[in-house]
Amino acid sequence: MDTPKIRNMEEFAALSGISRPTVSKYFNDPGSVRKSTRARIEAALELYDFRPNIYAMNQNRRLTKNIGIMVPNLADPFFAEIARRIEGLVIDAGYRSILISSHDGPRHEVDNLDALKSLKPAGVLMAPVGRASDKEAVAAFIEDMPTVLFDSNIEGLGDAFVGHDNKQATEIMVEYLVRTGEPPVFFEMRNPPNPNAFKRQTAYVGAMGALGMTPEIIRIEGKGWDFEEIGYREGLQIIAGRKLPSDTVLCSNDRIAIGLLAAAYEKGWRVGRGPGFALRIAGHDDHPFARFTSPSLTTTAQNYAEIAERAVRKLLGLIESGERSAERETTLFDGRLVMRQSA
Amino acid sequence: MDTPKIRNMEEFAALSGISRPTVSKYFNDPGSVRKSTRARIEAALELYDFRPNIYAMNQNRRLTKNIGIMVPNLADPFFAEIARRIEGLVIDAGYRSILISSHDGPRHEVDNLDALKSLKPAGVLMAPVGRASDKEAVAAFIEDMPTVLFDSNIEGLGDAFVGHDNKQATEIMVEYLVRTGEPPVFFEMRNPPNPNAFKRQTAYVGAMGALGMTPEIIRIEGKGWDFEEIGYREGLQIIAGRKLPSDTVLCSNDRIAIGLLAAAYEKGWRVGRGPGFALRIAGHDDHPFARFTSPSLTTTAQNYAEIAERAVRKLLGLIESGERSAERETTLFDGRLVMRQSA
DNA sequence: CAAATGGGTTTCCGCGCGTAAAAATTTAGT
DNA sequence: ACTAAATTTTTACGCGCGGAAACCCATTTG
Repeated sequence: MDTPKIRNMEEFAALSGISRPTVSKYFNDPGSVRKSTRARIEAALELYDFRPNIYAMNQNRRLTKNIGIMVPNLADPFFAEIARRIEGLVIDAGYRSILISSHDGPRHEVDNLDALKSLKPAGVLMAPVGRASDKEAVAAFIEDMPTVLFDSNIEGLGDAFVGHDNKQATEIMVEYLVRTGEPPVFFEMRNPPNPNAFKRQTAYVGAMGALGMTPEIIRIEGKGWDFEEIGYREGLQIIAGRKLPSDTVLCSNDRIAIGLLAAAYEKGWRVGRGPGFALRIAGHDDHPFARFTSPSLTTTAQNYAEIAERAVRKLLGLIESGERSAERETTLFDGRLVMRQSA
Repeated sequence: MDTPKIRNMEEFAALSGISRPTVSKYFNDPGSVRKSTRARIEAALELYDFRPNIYAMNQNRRLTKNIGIMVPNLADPFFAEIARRIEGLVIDAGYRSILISSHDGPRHEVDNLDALKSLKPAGVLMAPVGRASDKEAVAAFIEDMPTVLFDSNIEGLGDAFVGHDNKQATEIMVEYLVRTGEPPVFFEMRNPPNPNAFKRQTAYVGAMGALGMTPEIIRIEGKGWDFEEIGYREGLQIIAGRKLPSDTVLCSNDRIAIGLLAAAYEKGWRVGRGPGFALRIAGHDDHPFARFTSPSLTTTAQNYAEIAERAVRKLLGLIESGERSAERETTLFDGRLVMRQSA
């Protein structure tokens, strides 16, 4: 095509024979211009294929069509997956998404918030890094910005929280494990970076109590977010030391479970339920790869779809109504028991 | 803090007692202003914590400090990992990064390119979606933008390509497998979306020939990017049908291998080398989770670190010299044999 | 002590677009 | 066909900043 390169809306407007402000209106809402002019603009669009510079647009808009999505770490497939879903919903709703990862660090989290601010997003969907989050900084940012938290709750922050019912999800798993074999021990980091881990642990203790069993927690060492590595390393030790008070291990999350699975395999412990198996291992989350471990991982699934949809809907509701909700709303979705081969 | 909220550089400059242009200079390069004024600005910075609006900055800069990073799919841990490394290097070099995922679709790829254009990045690091890429659109975009491709090469596109030596890497694996057991069959999708798969296949055929063996390729069905699922599903069939001409399977990549591993486990085939094992499975890439499969996956590792570093260095070189290299440079890094338990 | 700096300040323009207000035009309604 | 309503055009300004030009000033230099 030897069509001239369009540099800005001015040029495009000239070429399409429509005034720039009208073209601007068109791009903000094609329905807001008369059908005939819309047709003319769209005809010109075919010829010259121009798109307004989004960052110049956002500079003046009262309300941009940008939505920030922030997750602790995109290298964690769990977050990659939920971010992918959220991004899809956001785009379908006619917004653009900006996806950023905090690389598991509160410093990045604050930096990201700053970068987001320049983008003037209409709202933000954020999964906080967790306990390490700089709550003050996050709060200051969120103050004048519709924000929905997901995955990891920071009490009082944001207009709403949408997440997974760690308590219920843990309970159904404990109930299942108790019903079908030895009562589980809970396998968890001593200092988990994510607050969900605490909820799961508490739920485990409660559920065991309710069933008349004594809870037992194996607290493993390890810092940071390399959960597979930590689960593996500590798993090797536990297995070698035969420190397991039960043949059933409930891991705080699937990534730790994947590490433990690897350790068990390496030590020749057969993992699975029924006779002939030395160990049952269960996880939590239904990590995208939990289906493909050997054996496949029994776990309680988070309701990715609902969480993503509710979070997005809530945020869009806030944005489009223009109101910040008076009360902070918390929504939890039930987990679902996914019985596979490992427990 | 009851410090007044700063709305723009003008206000900040006034409060710090320095003229706005000088403040602007400071933010572009703190070293470009006198030490005493730098100190004054930084003192004010402590008090009022102002940061220039990046998107307003980029609007006028000849050369922004933005670098776009584009990968086919962030939900693939391989890309998440390499993107993470690249992002780190870019930030360390004093640039900002914008990370976007093409969600495995050429349409998104083009959209992303458009979004990037508005950001006026100083350069782009891009792993194309692969065979499906809209080469024309990509080429048109890249024309006036320093661009380094990685992972997946599109001949003639961009100023440079930095990648993995699929040929060498496949050869060392074939050599290893032939030396230590039955010659491998190659396990690959019939229509792989990624061009690297072809290179690996060709290299496999060549390597087998060089060793005096007959290559055998199992072409599996399956579309899209759910490699684990495809490897698993087709693996089940192959195993059930006992269609394997060898006890050694070289998979085109680790994700397919992970699927096959799961299938083999489910069918009760012990995977590993030596007596008592029914199957050897090897992968390619050294996917972040290859260490934690059961058994752990023998594979040839891509040199993530070098690839990331060279790609970033090359791009920064282009940017900072201001020249587009006359010749397109292609750099391949050797793969490394990672012997684990699966083969 | 005059000339040559390096760095600062003022002033002004531009980036690509949103948006508001008034004027001009088109369309709908009867 | 005539008026009211709906759109579009004109005009003009602003967003938050980069960058260039002219000018000013306190230090170095010889």
